[in-house]
Amino acid sequence: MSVAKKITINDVALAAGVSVSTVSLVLSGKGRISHATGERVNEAIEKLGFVRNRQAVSLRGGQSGVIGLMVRDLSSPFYAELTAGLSEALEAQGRMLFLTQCGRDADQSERCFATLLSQGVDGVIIAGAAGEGASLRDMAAARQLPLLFASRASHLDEADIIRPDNMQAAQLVTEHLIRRGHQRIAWLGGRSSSLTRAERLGGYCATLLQYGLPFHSDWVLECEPSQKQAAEAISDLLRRNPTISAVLCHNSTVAMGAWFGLMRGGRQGGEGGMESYYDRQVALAAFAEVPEAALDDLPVTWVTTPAREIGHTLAGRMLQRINQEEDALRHQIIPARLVPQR
Amino acid sequence: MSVAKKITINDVALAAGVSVSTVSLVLSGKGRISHATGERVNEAIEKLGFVRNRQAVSLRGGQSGVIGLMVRDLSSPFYAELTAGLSEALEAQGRMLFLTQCGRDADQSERCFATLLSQGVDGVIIAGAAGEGASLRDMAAARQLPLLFASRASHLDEADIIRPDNMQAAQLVTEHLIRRGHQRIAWLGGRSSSLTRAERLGGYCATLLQYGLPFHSDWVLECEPSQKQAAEAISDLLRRNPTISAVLCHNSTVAMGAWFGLMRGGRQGGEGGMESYYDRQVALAAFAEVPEAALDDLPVTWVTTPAREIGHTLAGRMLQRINQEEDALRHQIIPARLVPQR
DNA sequence: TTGAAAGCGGTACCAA
DNA sequence: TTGGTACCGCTTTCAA
Repeated sequence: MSVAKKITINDVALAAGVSVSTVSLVLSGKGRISHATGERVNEAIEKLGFVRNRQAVSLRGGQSGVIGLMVRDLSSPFYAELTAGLSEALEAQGRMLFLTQCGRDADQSERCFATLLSQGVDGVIIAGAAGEGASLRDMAAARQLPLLFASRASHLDEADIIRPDNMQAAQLVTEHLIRRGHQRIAWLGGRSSSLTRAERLGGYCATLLQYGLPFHSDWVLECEPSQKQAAEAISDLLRRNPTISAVLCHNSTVAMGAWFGLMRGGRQGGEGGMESYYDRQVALAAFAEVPEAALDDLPVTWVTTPAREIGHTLAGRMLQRINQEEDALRHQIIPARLVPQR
Repeated sequence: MSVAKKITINDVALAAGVSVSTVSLVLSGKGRISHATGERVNEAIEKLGFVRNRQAVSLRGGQSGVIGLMVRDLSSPFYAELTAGLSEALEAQGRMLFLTQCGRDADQSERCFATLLSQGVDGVIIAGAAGEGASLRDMAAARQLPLLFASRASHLDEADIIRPDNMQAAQLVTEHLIRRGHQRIAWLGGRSSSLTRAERLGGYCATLLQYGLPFHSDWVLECEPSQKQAAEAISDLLRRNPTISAVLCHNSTVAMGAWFGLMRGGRQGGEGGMESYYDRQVALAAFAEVPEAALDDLPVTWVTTPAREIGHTLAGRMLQRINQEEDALRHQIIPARLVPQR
């Protein structure tokens, strides 16, 4: 053996003493082939270590078994988790994932999309690249290519989109705090340009009003995802507004920073352990990007956006679209789950 | 327009009034074609929105421009970051990534590998699936397919592998602690079955000995990645061994838990802020999966394994292998970086 | 400088 | 129940 000879159906046909058509039929399990022949073909396949060439299949007009994913940034925990879930579910369908990172640049996105097309994907999923959705949606429609959007916030009508229910998440956690007796609830974290944050703020605000509680816009603070900045921000906030009894944090980093801030800013001396400051005065709740079993020592109530579940849902929806089971576009919204502080 | 007509070189040839061969030559920039013809062809390509079918190219014997990645679990920050870096660098090469998650199961791995083969990848990268390396290595060799391993720990000779220098990382951070005057340094975290941990422990231990410091095996504690468990573990440890002045943590979760443990177990009352317990008594250092700018409020010295850089290196090495620039197998070890406590 | 045609590895129609 | 064969879109000699 010198040059790696790739095994084709011709080799299999030869070894099994049948024609290529027969091998093809056995492979796809279509035409009725006699048991004996089937056996022989499968033996030959086994013996030769044949693997079917999907490119040839796809070229001939079949499915490639590949879904293209355009994700803004894989190193973000939310999108990593979503991608993991998607890949998991697709593999269960016998499909695979083609991965591209497309930043936030429109040109870049179009190039990614073209590359995916050239690879013959059966469908495309866009995770997070909100901006240029419309143009990509039209390109996909022109080619009759199933296109799904997965996003952290809603945008772009006329598209098949699956996303977390940010408003419900915020309502859920705000209501939880209220039920625990908190009347003065502040917000910490996120940038004002974030759509996700805007939707969450909507749910938070609406819930306050619903319970007849005050909404103070100066209780809503922006904050970078930095523990240090969060710690400073919460200290400032509580110094200026000592009556605030709960703080809702935009993400886990901010929540941790807030916790540090509470502890340091808390009492020096006084009775009880360090947690008492929290117990008696300020409760923390926070949105979590992923279910963080590891963060089990923080006195925080979490509300998590099920990124992995969104991935699974995307895979299922893509299957429908590919099989043309349901062509109508629709919005699918995945609810959040509450993990009360233990 | 009804059914999406895909544009092929035939259409382009027709529109430009030339033959398909000419179009092909223009596309690949090979044979000498007249400027005028080139212009017309490019115009036609532009006008029709032609995108070249890579499957056909690959079928004909060319490269597919796709690299297969088998990763154990994408939702682990280390592998997510590695994948992000890899994808980034590959895209700069005009290549793409085929993603599979292959758990730790050998069967599953072989199936993933076969799927990648059937898609006509130009090369395969295995990230973390240590176990079945040998059999996959042989299958790749038989097909003359470039195969790279990326791993958190060393294993499997006779393979092209790129990995972090766990021993050096541990030496680096241990030496740092010693230089800061610590003589009694404990270890917290990780499972004893972890190869990464074993290599790090080697570096830690070697450095202690090198400086003539004592190594106590009962100062090395296992711990799950849970803040709560880490907090309890460090409290126990320090209660039994009050002379320990620094603790090296296996990951950031353990580091955070340890910090909570220190604060709670610290003094109740006494002079100074809460940090004084740390300042005067116990220093923390920890391995970080990714550069965590967000964890900037912990008094911890970090040593980070550059996962993204490993991704970049993989892309570069794969390019070499594909171009046959260097066929010799080799180990490439990426050093860690120290981020001293601010 | 350009065109005609064979073939990559399958699939599927039409005969046998 | 099987076999022969024309494609799928592109590359690549070989001729013109």
